[in-house]
Amino acid sequence: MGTMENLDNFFKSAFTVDNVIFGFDEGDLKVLLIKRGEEPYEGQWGLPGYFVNEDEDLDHAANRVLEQLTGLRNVFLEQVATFGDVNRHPMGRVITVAYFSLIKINQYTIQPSSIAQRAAWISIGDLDELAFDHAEILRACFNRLKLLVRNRPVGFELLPRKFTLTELQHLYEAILETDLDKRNFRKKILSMNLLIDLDETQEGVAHRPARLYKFDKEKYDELLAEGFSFELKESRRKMVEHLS
Amino acid sequence: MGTMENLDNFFKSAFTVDNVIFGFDEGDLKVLLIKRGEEPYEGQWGLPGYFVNEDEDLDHAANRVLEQLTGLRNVFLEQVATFGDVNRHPMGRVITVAYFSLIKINQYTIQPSSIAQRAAWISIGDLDELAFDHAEILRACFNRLKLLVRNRPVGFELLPRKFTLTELQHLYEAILETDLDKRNFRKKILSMNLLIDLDETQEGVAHRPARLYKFDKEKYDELLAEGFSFELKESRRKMVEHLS
DNA sequence: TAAGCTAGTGTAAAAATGACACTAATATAT
DNA sequence: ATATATTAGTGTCATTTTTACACTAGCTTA
Repeated sequence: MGTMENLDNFFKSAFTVDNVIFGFDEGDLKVLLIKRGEEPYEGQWGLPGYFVNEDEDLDHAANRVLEQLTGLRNVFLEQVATFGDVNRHPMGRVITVAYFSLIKINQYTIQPSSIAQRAAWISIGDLDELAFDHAEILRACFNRLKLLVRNRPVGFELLPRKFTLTELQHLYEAILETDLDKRNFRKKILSMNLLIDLDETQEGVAHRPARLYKFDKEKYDELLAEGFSFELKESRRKMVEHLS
Repeated sequence: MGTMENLDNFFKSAFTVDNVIFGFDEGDLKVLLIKRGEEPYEGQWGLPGYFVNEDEDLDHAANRVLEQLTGLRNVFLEQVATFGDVNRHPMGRVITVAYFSLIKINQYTIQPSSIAQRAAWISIGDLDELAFDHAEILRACFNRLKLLVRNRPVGFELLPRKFTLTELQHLYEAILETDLDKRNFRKKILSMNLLIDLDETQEGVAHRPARLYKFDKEKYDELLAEGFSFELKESRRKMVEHLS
């Protein structure tokens, strides 16, 4: 790897972080995208991202992108993969480290920065072409989220603090792209004892109001400490129960 | 992300790939490490890695490291994570993309390159301190391997083409760091119908010779195409069956 | 007070997992 | 040739987990 003297002799590349910011709203999994205001790919949708500074750790840069865009700090953020194909950027070699974050969409407030002005939440299902290799990056992050959601209770990061079991189920269905059986889902999720029943119900809905729950983080941390693994693996619901 | 003109204005960093090369031998999971011949960390063990060239994709660089060290091409290689803390390298900013590869250790032949001369297979269990943040990188790769081995039949990449069920079990035990029950393991692995019984047996062993199997790649590809998921999740064997 | 809508609940069959002990086949030593 | 040492190979039953499936409860609005 060379001696102390000659780091300068090696090729150096610009590098960025790109952040796939997931949110959940109206039963849909969404991503926060930016309509590009300049070349290359002007006018196309792309992932929010920035160049990384000289004195900045990668995670820090990813958090910076997130905060400038959403005003949010201390949210779930995970590195997924690095994309560095020689020709991925038309301006020259730019290597990018892809992150994804999960935010409670109701906490999102539009920021006054110029980039935030051009941001929009797009449903995962409505995605079209994206700038650069961002479609590939987004797919990688979505796949990672799918994997993660089965092994860690990260779903709660996407819901408001209080939520109903139906909302939780819809979230899992959106991420896993499948239908789940209501009774089996509830049985399973409740048997983990990670939800606290708040003894409150929804208000202002035109039907029987649902009970509200919150995630029991303390309990989860305890269980983690003693080597517990959150596992969710219900498979696709096979048939319609009742046709009337 | 800037306009066409100003890519030069952004900070640039050196990039390396580091490769955690796993092999399996004598019932032990091993990693190919290099005793460093120069500063920094001279004399310490570290991961094999190289700087990425200007006209080189990241995967290509990782494959190059592997080939120069082992003479092997077209082996299993997967990107795991990127490490870019500001101070991870004493010579300056060096961001490294970590890969791991799985090789059949019996195909490994020592190469005449200077780096290969200082290489050695070290058992996962015997690992001491490593140069840079390589211990952290190795741990990340090992964890990824653990995860992967439960969801994809990658174990076969580490075994010779023909293997016994006991060898396969020992491999899984080494990766998962647990003991498995012989009968249950065999039942499960055979029920997947991904092994071809070669109708041959071991030779030259001082005990009843075991049957040899090979992995049925064609069958696996078929199953994958129709949405099959390799799943292995036997948990730790609880008790000793018989003490005599 | 009826209609519309979502919440909430239990059971039984099937499948997967986990625990567990002895016989079979070979090489080597006596 | 016989005994010894060593690993291969095999089946069953109890328990747990998963799956399929349909109706009543409680609220709002017309």
